[in-house]
Amino acid sequence: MTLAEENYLKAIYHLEQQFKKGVSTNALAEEMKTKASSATDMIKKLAEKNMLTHIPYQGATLSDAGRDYAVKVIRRHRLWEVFLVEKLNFSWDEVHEVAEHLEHINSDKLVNELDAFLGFPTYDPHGDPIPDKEGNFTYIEKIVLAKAEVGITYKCIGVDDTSSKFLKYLDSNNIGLGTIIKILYKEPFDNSIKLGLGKVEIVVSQSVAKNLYLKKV
Amino acid sequence: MTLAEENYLKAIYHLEQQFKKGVSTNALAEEMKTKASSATDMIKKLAEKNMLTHIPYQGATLSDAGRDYAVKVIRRHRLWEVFLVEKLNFSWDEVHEVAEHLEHINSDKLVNELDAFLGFPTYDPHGDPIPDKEGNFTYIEKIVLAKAEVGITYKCIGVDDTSSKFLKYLDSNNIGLGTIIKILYKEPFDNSIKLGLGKVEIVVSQSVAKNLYLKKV
DNA sequence: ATTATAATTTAGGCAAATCTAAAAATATGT
DNA sequence: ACATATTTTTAGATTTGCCTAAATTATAAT
Repeated sequence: MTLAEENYLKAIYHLEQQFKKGVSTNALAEEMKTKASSATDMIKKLAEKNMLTHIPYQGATLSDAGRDYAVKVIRRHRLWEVFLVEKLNFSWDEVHEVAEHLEHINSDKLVNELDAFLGFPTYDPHGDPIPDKEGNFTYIEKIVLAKAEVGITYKCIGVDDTSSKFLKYLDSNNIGLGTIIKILYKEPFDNSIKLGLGKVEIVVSQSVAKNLYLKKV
Repeated sequence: MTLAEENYLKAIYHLEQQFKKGVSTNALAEEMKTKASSATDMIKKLAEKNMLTHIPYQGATLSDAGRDYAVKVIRRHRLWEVFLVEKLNFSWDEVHEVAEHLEHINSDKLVNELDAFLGFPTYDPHGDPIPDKEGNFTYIEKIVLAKAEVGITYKCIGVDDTSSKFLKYLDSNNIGLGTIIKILYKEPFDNSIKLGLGKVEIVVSQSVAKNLYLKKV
């Protein structure tokens, strides 16, 4: 598997998870920030390698081999993110780019020793689950802040948007993984939400509310 | 700089150090395990990028920028080797291949934090010096075992051949970095050498003697 | 000095991954 | 249902890094 192939597999996997159906050429091209013709080419190549099945003009669906491979890359990515944050003092908005490179180093010994060195972590710094050696992981049901209920207290467990901008915004408002958040008020006019963070109260916009994941505590 | 460019720069740097003169196309091709025509192509490309100067049919010589870049890649390689051996339980014959990949991840933050995390090591697991942030490193004069004197006691500080075969051979004879070695006898017939390792005496062949570096203790 | 040999470069081609532009297939609106 | 719009695919070009084979330049030998 080349670097490009691995990145496409990962993108297809994410789109499959997100929309629970075959991945369209356009969606894939957009995810990969490339053109539809390039996506078509790569889909063909991955189909030949039996990583996915593809019916022209319909969607692409990962095969078991393709899904396993994608999960392997995701495992590497998330383990490296933990390493960067816990051992090398990266903040959670800095890890993504470097992890994008580290995830392509294909050595079982490297990944499994790293896993052990980190103490077999189960979640990455964005709250996403880390597959184990066999590719198993448990997905925690995430509640998006936009749909949280007034009066209930939640714990922050992840983000959707992992852009530096968004993560910096969260940092500057002292919101991170594990932060306890109480929903105080939802403003119907613009869908903004007033939160309680300990003694501090802040109001966040709808776009923030759509990108922050919580679970009940 | 692409991956291929970085690898060529490193190879040119090593050949320059080794032979103290301009690097020939053939030597470079051999080092890179490729063909002379490919080496010519890459030399041209690196010359255009001002990483080296090249006079056709004569040799290539790194520019300051080229040398700085090569040293940067070597720094990354050696730091990762330390990480793999000290933190991830790699043995010194296993690190090279993985470090070849890790060395191409270009993030100053990553490398400098790794350096700090490892406690600013100055030598890698093969005894080679690790350049600091500014690219400075001190080269210890290495005495090759083949030229060591009978009756003198030395410390093992490095190897030339970093192949898995050779390193495994050393391991199986309990020779590693820091091992104290006394030269007991040099056999003129086949240039083999009898060594004292603590209470144990072993005889090593000339090919071993040419690849093991020592310093006086 | 001239020829033989070795080293180097050039020429032309290939595969991967991308692009633009055009063609083909599918979906949509009235 | 049929024209129009959208999506997808194909065709052809480009770049990078590599190759083989041929031509060129340098070096060595007599």
